Amino acid sequence: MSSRPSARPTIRDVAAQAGVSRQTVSRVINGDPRVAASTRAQVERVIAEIGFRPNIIARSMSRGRAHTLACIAPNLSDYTFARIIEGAEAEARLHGYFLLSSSAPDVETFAALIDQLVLQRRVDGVMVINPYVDDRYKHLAESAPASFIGARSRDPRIGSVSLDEGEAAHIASRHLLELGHRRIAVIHGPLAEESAQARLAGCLSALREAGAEPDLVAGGDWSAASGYAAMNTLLAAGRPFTALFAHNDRMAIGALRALREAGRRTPEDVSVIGFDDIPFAAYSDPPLTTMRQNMWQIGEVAVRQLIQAVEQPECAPEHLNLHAELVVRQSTARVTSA
Amino acid sequence: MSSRPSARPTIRDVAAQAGVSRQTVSRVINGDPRVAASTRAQVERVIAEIGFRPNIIARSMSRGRAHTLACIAPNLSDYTFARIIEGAEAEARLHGYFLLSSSAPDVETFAALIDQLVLQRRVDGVMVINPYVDDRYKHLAESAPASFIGARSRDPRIGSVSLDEGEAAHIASRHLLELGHRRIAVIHGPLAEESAQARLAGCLSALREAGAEPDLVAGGDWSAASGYAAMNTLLAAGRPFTALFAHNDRMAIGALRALREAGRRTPEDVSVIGFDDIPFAAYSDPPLTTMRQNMWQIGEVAVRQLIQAVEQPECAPEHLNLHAELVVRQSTARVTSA
DNA sequence: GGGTGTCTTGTGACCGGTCACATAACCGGT
DNA sequence: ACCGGTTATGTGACCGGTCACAAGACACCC
Repeated sequence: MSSRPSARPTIRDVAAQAGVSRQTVSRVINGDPRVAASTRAQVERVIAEIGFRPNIIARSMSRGRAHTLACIAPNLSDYTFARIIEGAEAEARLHGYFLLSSSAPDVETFAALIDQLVLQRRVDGVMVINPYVDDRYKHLAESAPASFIGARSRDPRIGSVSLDEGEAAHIASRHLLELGHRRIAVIHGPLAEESAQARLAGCLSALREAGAEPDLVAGGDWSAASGYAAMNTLLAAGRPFTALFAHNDRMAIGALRALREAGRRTPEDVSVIGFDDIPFAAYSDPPLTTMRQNMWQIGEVAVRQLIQAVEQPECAPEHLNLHAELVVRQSTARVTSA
Repeated sequence: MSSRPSARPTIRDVAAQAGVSRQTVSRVINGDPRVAASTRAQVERVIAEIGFRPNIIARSMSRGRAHTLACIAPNLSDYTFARIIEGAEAEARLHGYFLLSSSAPDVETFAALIDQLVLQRRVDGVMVINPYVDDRYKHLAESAPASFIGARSRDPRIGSVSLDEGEAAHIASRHLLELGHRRIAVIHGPLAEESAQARLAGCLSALREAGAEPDLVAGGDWSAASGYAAMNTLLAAGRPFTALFAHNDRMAIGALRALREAGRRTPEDVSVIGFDDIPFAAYSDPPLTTMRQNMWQIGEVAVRQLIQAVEQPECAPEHLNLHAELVVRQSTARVTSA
């Protein structure tokens, strides 16, 4: 029938076979109600018969929308990021979008990605995890709808989703204080990141409120190795402490190992609380008390925001703050001696 | 100048401004050498001036290629999968492709994804992690170039990358045997998966070769919780063993916890070896001896294979087998008593 | 001067959908 | 019979690039 023998059938092939116009076929595949039931049945029969599937790229072309979103994270294998992406991907698909996730370890890569994804119109919008590390947010400009994750956006046109870090850090600190701890060590994340700053601020304010002096503070880079090193530094300082608040679980687990090696028992000698509730938190020795944040939900919400920004640009973007939840396991206990 | 005031400039706008034809602009942006140097300079000036960026979707449209690949995994947050995807994404970008990663927990989702991604031509090819769980491979048919990860493809037209699981399991088992262990328990993964089967086969053959009787075997679903449960089952069976080979690190870590709770010390009473070398393996208590597999590389190689299948369909697909490496930490030791 | 070759550039059609608009058919009301 | 309104369908242009092909300019050669 058609000129091309084995090529994929197009909307025109269907139209010819069914004896209708292209537009009618287009209406059928788009569920337009303005098609007679008999015509629709006929067209659907032909579609099934010749195995026609609409070409999404052509549709994107004429509709001027890629139906694809991007998520740019510093990397894709960190559990926190991976969960956010997983949630985002599921939610995007629910709304008929696809999600292209890319890792941008540095600003240069980030800028290149924005060019290829956004300026070259491969995606309709972009979600950025940790936009304020290394000034990457500057490369966004007015290029496309965006949504930030992990830091409240300073640009009024860009929505954001983040955890109420201050509140969460406050809750974690109060947990230790309520167990009677007063000499509390802290291992925080890189202060270039908003979330690290906010966690530290929330934590210090809680300690000060309770009259505890936060004089044992060390920093890490979120990795277990850095938590291990930070704990060794704290131990070497020689000042006594009965509890530790590590600002993520991986550093907490590294610290746990350093404590073990130094002969300090957890929680008998030192209580430890982490942050995130990664799957291994429940399997560390001892199982880790931590602040659970719902990463999946963060991804979900960010996608919804982004889709709104894409489809209803006139709507003012929102800034959402989610809440973390205390999960008490066995790494924290009431302080024993004074 | 142009009719649309603030719309994004197109190739025609550039052509008009530069006083050349569309085709010449097209040649410039594609680096075609058949353009006079002066013309090229002029066109490039206009491009920079009006901030023209080619629309990738339009290009995909006329070239009939999406310049995008997909990777479908059971989920996106498992460290193993996330690393594969991370490696694949980086390699894809190096070759001018983008990677769309999606999670398909079941066959129905998988089939729907194949329809949307492949049949509707959003991507040029698809990488499938664990294609032989629940018959998902059946939905691929001739639809598009594909490349399998984690299982050797049974379809001659499809390439694959996998670990030499048998060899790796053999090496791990021999490590325990060489330490003098004879009563070795095994916790394997779901036998619906090829890799689990192959690991178990390699492990059992090594044990038999050494005359050790593999009579303590339990199964898990790769999760730490399942490793914990499996170890409790093994302990409840009451038969003595001095070593455990858990077929991934997460189950090993779960088992470690069960052993600890049962008062068995690692490695003094029971040596434990895992598989994968996830980041936490180095921070478990004790640090876990394990088989390291290079997930990133697997993703990289799979993308290269896929791109070849897309660009040179006439080339015969390959089946690659990568090798795992033994990493000795502190969870395995020479057997103490007989 | 005419033929042949290379280099550079331009034209019209096309990829596979969708949009805006036109047209035809049918209904009831007066 | 005429009008307005609704429903069903078709037409040509268009999205923004690329392809195949044509054609002008110039040099070289006999």
